[in-house]
Amino acid sequence: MSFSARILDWYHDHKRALPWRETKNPYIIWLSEIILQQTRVEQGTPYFFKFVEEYPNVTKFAAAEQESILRLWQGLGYYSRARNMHKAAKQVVDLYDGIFPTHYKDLLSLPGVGEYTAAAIASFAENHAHAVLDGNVFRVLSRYFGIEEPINSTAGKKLFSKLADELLDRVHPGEYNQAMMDFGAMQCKPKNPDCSICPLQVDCVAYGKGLQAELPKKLKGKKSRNRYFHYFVLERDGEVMMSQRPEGDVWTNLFEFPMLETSEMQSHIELQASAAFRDTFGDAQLRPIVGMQKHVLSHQNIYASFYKLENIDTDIAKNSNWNYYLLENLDKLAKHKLISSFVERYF
DNA sequence: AACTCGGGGTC
DNA sequence: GACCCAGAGTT
Repeated sequence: MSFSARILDWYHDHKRALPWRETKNPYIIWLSEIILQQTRVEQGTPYFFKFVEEYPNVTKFAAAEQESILRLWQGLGYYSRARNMHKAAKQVVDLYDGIFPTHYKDLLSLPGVGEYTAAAIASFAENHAHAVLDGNVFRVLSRYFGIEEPINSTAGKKLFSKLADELLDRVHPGEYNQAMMDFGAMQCKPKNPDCSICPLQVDCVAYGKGLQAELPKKLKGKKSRNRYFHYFVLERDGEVMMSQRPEGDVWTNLFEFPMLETSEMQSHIELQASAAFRDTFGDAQLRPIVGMQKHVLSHQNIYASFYKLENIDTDIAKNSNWNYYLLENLDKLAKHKLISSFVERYF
């Protein structure tokens, strides 16, 4: 039996019932694919339902305020996905008359749609013959063929891409693509794959050599850097000061409290005496309310402290992009995890 | 080719 | 603590 026949056979018995598999609507498939980028199915599923309900078609998505989209995206991470989705939706309305494209090249031209997502939408919606290449497929191919070339090297990407295309079932591309991903997610798992009951066992190079734990190979990235964020809670009769993150850094456009960043750890005494603090807040009094907590991101460790600020100059907001918001309206603002969990606990 | 962009789960 | 997740965009 051929490779693809075995994969499809396995899929027939083990297929996951996922909500976005019940449609051929490319817009709905697009929603699910963007949400699931670098995101587990269990984490993304509730967001998928929220987005389908709030934006049932691409026209409504395009007409939405970006603030609303970001707010609905809150907590999912990689927020550029949400901003790119808004751009892509507008592009579909403007360039494709609101008809969501299904051809690979058209899909690739949409912001936030790369090779994986374009292949997924094209094959799932209309059975176009493009092989998907995600973390699952990399792992399955690397182990089955015993490929030691790192999956994130340039040579590796080329090699695996060619291989994936050669193996693609040209008669059932959509189903085959789904099957490969389910197989990687459920059977050929990163840790402790179930090789004893694997239909590919006899021909799997990694199994034969006992290399399952070594493959796939991956080039290691840079280590995380440490950053120290100091958040200031400025409250006045039912309102609190909020600020928006700048572009070019983590959490672009999301709301948070006014803050100062230091490159080293600092006590609240040192902070209060620092030039940076006095430049902005003058003689205001700093009172710690939540001690330093570590927030881990992909490429940085953020150590965040929260302080209450008292006796501040009433004109402090004049020269900045800060604004007071009613506490009851905080829920409407898109906030990153550090701030949303603080707001839940504190207010 | 290297870096950056989140948050959460698993081992 | 290290690695991974239905990756993509920028430099």
